[in-house]
Amino acid sequence: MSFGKGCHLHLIDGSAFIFRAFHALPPLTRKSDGLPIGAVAGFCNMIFKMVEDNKGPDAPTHVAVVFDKGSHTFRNDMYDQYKANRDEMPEELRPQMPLTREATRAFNIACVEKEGFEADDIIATLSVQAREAGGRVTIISSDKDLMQLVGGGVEMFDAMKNKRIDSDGVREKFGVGPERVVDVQALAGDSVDNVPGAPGIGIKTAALLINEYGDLESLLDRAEEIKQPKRRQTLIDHRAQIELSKRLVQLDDAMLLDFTLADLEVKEPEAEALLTFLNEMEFRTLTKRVADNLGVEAPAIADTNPAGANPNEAADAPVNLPFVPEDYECVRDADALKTWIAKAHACGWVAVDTETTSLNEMRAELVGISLSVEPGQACYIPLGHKDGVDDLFGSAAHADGQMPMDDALALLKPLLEDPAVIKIGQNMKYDAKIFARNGVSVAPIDDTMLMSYALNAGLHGHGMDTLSERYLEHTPIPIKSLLGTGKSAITFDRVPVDDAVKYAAEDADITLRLWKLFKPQLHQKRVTTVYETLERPLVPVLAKMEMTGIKVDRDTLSRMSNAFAQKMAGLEAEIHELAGQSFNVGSPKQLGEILFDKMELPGGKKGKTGAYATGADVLEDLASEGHNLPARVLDWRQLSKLKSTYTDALQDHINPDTGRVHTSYIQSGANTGRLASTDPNLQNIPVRSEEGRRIREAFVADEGKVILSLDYSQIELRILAHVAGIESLKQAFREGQDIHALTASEMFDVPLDQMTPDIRRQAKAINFGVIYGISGFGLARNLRIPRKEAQGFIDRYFERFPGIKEYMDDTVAFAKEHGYVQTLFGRKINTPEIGAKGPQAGFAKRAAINAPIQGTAADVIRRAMIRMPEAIEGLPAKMLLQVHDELLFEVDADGVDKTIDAVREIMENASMPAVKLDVPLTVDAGQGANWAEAH
DNA sequence: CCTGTCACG
DNA sequence: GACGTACGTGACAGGG
Repeated sequence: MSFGKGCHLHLIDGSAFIFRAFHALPPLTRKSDGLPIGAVAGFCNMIFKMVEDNKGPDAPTHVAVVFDKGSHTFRNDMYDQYKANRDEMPEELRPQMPLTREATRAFNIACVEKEGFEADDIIATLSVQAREAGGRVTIISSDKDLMQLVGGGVEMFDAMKNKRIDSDGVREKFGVGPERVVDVQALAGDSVDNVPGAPGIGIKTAALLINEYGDLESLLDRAEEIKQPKRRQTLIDHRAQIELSKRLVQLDDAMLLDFTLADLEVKEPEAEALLTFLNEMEFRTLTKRVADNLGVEAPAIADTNPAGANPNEAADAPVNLPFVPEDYECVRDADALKTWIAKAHACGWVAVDTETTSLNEMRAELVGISLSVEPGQACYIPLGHKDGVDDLFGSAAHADGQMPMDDALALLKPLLEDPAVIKIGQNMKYDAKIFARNGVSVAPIDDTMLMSYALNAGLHGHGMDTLSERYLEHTPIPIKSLLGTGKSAITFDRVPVDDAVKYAAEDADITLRLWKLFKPQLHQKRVTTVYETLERPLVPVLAKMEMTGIKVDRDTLSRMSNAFAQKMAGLEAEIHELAGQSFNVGSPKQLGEILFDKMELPGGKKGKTGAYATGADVLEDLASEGHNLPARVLDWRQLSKLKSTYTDALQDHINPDTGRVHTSYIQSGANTGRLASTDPNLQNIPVRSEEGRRIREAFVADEGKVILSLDYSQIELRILAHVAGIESLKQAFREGQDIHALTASEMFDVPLDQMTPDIRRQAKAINFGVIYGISGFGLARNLRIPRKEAQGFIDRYFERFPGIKEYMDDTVAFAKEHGYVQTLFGRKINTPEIGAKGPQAGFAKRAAINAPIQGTAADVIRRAMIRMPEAIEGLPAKMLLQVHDELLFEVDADGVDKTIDAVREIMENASMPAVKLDVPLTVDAGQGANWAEAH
């Protein structure tokens, strides 16, 4: 049937359907193979509903589902920033895209897309064709970009709100008729699509202007006439940008299409084709409903994996199944291994755990691998176990009954790298690094430790033992029972294979059970996005940084150690002299007795253990009263710290194979979302004292390279200004002012040009105090001023910045109501102590105030790090370290400038597009032969 | 193994 | 009115 008068065309915005279905539904997977299928399921349900709902007298005669195709369109040629702030398509959604096309065809509905065009353009073209042919059109979408098409028989239908949108509806939304919608959009811009528009002008103002001047062109030509000076200047200054915006929002309604409206005629679905498709997708309910509707028998769902369990069906998650170590299998040959690999392929997931000779990931040797695909069933593949007693050289014979490691890895590699099979681990970064060192790059992954962290940060730890006891009510076999402790501890390769099977397979079993438990909880607790955008993608980034390591010059450290030792010996002699006796300067107990019992100095206070307090603050007070001994002890302590923790200890961390130091980041260590660094901790290398800072000279660039450091300037204060909505602070950051000086000026009524360093210093302390949940006591101690005075400062601060007080009170109230606080990116930090009575209450409050600020800053740099590999791809640069607000790189000397540009771009825009901050984030860069020069 | 101390953001 | 307080970490040494 050709299309003409009396015909009614339905155009369905397919891409919008898909995204809505994807985000509205939990991450369903196909039971037989684990293929993610949630968006397809939602899409099919929506299509089916559309078909059912439109069978009345107003039924469409023609229908098409229209999709976007390709990420690059003609609009990107006009403006390279178009839609540039869109996030990557989620990993789980990608494989579902072609299936939605198949689904459309299965419903016997025309499926329309064209490379280089957006669905909106096709919808525009078809709408115009239909209107010219004298027919009616209903566009099923709520996308405001399509509102320009309404009128002359074209209407929209918002399937979410079940609401038709006609010209009046458009006028309601845009304040102008459909024919002027593009003019309003051109002025207002669109942050979702990154259309710039005119800065400072939103829909309201835009409509006002267009209504006054008739259309955009007249408005721009007569811009001089606008009364408001700011508005006038904006329009004059940004004319080109506004005109570009109009071209971006204007839909192409004259595309060349290789089909006609007649081809879109409504057809009855063919029962067999449709049911076959739905059956293949394993949509039980929908298959049945469609079959009923078509009046045919529903085909039986082919269950290719009757034993497999869908993690999304709670009843199928047998977390309470008993643990039976005897059921675990020891895999000793290729055939047995192939059976397990086939099982993993069949269900689409596999829990993996590695056993090694050491906890040092860069030195650990692989000893065995365990796998599990189903609760209660797991295997262990021994590969590097030794047998018998050591010979003279401390080595023993390779144990029998193990398949060659290379053979096992060759068989496992395709599975571990298969994009269709999710590899599940508890702290997968560890296993991924072990595999990487054996030539296998494990992907895609899930990590139960990180799931627990996203779900329950602040409630408990996230180690396997904790999680198993808490959620599975099962205490895993302690590793100590196999390895022993202390000097007599053995390495895992010396554990008898039979014992290893029970221990190692159990770990994989536990991991799988936890995964089945946590996966649906991520959605229920609304932390899927946190897990998928801030946790999971960071794993390979950290793994790579850790494996790269940073070059540390042993001679520099060694020379410093010697110098420190000499100075310490001198100080020690002096201290003993002053004390009139010899004692252990490093013992707080002995020192306390010398100071307060023997010398009878004032201020001796005993703590809960009965020992005198001898902290730096105590010693400083004594020193300021002219006592020499405590002053010398302070000097000695500083050197002792530098020597033992840094110049001595760091040397032991230099990897003999790489000559570099490889820290390990703990992703779930800090409740706020910050990383922690261990073995060694490279996030607390000295910088505040001149003597300490020199330790950074030992962190060097390789020959021909440069160390590059980029750090966020005042990121936490900027975030505070944003979340508390303090206009004066936001303005100051926008204008690049000295924020501490400004605070001081506001508080103490001192003009900026008369600011003294001391007043500024006090304001700075207050600014930091605010971030920490300020208290009079804390500020007093920090500034060494009377407590009353400190409280006076705070009162005045809150007077001048009432928004800050409001933010703090609101945050505490939120924590009390919900039991958690949140970062701007949705990370939840639980605050179980917030309702406590007594001294903990104060702690909990301040922690609750601090967590969203510290946590948001942590999220920002995480986002930057996740985007970094792509941003510096092709540049001769490697990311080495993260220190909370700083990233360290090692770059070829001739690539420095380009790297700074690329990294700064990513860091400064890291919050986008998820969060648009009201303040700019700025990044300072430094470079040099070593970390001291670069910082 | 716990406590005190001190290094960082 | 007294009490005890800045937020988040990790490493080391001493001492039981």
